[in-house]
Amino acid sequence: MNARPRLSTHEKAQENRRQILESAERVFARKGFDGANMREIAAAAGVNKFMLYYHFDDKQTLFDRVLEAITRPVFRKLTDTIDGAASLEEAIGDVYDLYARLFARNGGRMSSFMAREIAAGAPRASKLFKLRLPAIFDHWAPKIEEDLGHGPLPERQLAMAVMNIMVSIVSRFLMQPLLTEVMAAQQLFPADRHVKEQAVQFILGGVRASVGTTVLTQTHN
Amino acid sequence: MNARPRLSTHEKAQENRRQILESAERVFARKGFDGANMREIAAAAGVNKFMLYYHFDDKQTLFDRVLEAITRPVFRKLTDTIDGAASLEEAIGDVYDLYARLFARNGGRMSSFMAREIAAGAPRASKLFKLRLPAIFDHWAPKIEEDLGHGPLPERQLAMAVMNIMVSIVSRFLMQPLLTEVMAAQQLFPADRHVKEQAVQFILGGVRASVGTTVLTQTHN
DNA sequence: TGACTTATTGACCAACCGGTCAGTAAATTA
DNA sequence: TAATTTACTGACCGGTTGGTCAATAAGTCA
Repeated sequence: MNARPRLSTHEKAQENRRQILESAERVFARKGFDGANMREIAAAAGVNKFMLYYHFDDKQTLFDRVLEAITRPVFRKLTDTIDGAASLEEAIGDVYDLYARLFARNGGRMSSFMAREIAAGAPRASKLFKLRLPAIFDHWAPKIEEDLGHGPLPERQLAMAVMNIMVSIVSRFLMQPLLTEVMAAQQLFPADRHVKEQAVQFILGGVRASVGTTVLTQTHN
Repeated sequence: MNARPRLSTHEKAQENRRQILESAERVFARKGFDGANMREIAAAAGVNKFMLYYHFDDKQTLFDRVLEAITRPVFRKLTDTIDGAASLEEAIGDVYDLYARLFARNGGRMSSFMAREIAAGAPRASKLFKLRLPAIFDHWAPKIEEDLGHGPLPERQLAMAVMNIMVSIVSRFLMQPLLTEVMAAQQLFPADRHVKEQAVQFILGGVRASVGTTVLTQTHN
């Protein structure tokens, strides 16, 4: 009666907190920051509206915590995924799968969530990204240099290659709402194995072509 | 005095209508659909708020008309741009420039506008895109087949290639808010000539690699 | 000139929004 | 048991929102 009692209520409170974050993620994903409504989030979480303000300062803070909870595990897994791959091709494929799982959350509405972040000028996400970017570069660099076999590459070349890889992967899922609507006739879904394989080959071929040529043709400047 | 008089007032009304559309574009680009506010749009256009409802049914309709006014000229120019290019490489570069100009509108805030559209599940944009997509395919197809020199390609192969090209170009500008924030240290701006050239080579190399390999390895299925 | 249509205004409304507050029940502590 | 802290509730508030309306000024037409 002295280890438990303090936790029982505190645990229930933490459970409520988690449930608020969960329902907030759903509502923000569906309606965006401005479109989302604190009453709806509270109702979906099954708690009183004031509980949102009890656990989080305000709407903005709640949004920030949701974004953090979503992106943190992805960042953590990203570098491990790159390192664990045997080649650049495998790394691209594995990171593709990582983002496929991320964007499958909330019935595929994660795209909306991320797109809205970007639409807002990414004031919140950019802080998180900037923090992790150097690490991401360092983990891609050896895979790229190994694949091209040209030895060490200039930093700017590597930066462009990494940007190309990451943007190519993320943008496919980001634009999925538009693509599935528009390309429904062609049945090109990122989850399709052939679509994935083709995307990986596209990115790999793009890196090889762009880094190769720019290294050669851009000796001046 | 019999051709003019009826128009003078009508012309002024149309001028007001145009001004409303213009200021609506700015406000929607900056704040999104939910974040935008009819009073602010009216004030920026220098007219009474009711004028927005006089010329357009409601907020949603006004938004639709703005989106239409932005995207229509781009679609019109897109096919001409592709046709006018001497090669696939040139076509990619020219379309890149076309979208660079589009996204430069409103002080670079068009990215936000488009990102928000996608975030909303692209219910409005997808109608416009679907309508024009067949034409876009038809214009890219000969450029791609000519570049690869393998003769006619299966429709699915072409569809994937076109999707890769368009997504690669658009996503660069779409994600610009995030990229400029995150990659500020690397100074990679789409307007930069070298960044453009590298992007073109990336896309061109990607198309060549992905269409080539999938044609060869995917004889079964 | 006088009836009629078009373009425009300022005032107004009900609904909704984010956020706050006094009060309370239960658990913890002394 | 009495005091205190924690978790929580329902009612409430000022401000803002999209949207409407009666009134009107100006131009058009008979």
